[in-house]
Amino acid sequence: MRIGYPCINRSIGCRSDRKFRLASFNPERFSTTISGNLSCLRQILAWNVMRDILFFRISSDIIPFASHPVCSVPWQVQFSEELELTGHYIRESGIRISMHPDQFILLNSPDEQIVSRSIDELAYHASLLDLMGLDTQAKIQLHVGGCYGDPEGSIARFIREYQSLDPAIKRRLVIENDEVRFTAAQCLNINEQTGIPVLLDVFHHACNNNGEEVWDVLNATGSTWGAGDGIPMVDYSSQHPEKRPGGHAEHIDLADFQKFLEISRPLERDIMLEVKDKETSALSAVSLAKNDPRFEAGKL
DNA sequence: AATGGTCAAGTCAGC
DNA sequence: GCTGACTTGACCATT
Repeated sequence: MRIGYPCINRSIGCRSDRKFRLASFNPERFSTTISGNLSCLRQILAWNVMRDILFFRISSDIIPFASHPVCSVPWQVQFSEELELTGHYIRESGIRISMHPDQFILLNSPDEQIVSRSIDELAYHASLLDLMGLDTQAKIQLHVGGCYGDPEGSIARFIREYQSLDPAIKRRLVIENDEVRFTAAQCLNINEQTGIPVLLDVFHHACNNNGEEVWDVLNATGSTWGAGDGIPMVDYSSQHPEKRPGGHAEHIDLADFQKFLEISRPLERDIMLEVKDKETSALSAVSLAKNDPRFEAGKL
């Protein structure tokens, strides 16, 4: 069991998701930004390892505009050595990596242009992880997509598109339940037809479910992860008191997290904390989880 | 240096 | 029809 947080560390003072306006794109700006992002990523990972945070989500913006037609720079070549070195550090330190393409990436859109651009973006994510030399335990998590007024038809479109994806994408892709459209049960249904692993978002499941017990759905989704997929990942967060239902809290609710650790026994999960204060909550969660025999601490 | 409008991409709910 | 939320404020022209 590892604990992690997504994309941003607010304590260090650098960012690995710096970007710029499309209108400002030029090769120099592009390369300088990537250099800065990669350098910050290494700082964040080292900061995390020292604190037994061994799970991290890399921002999709680490290579800005990577899948955009404007991007003519061969960043895969230019940064291959640097990416390989970062990947080496990740492997040596026992860090688990995930990525989460944003809401524009839709494999099940009825608009084939949107699907085509989405596949390009997924290919970028997969190639980044490949260039770091990470095995198939490094995952790209995606929601099923839109409903378009016809959830069943939209699931069928997802399955069709998934089946024709490049194996380089397929071997890393996992689907995640969301808080309004597709439930964990529907994701499990897609798994039965495709074999794609299901990443459970525990909080979104609490918002959108068919009354299943948490342990049961944790167990069922976990069973969709094969040997090469690694320990099943879950997203964990809690309700923001003022925001709409489904809105992520500012800080981790430690009492609720403790309860989750108890409920989930004896299952092994890598836990991504989706809370606004990022590494601060991760540190609290780690200190709590250290009492749990499942917790995996750093080797350093 | 500070301000405020605007930013690659899509969907959907709520006004 | 427009705005805001989504995992998240930062960039940049103008003053």
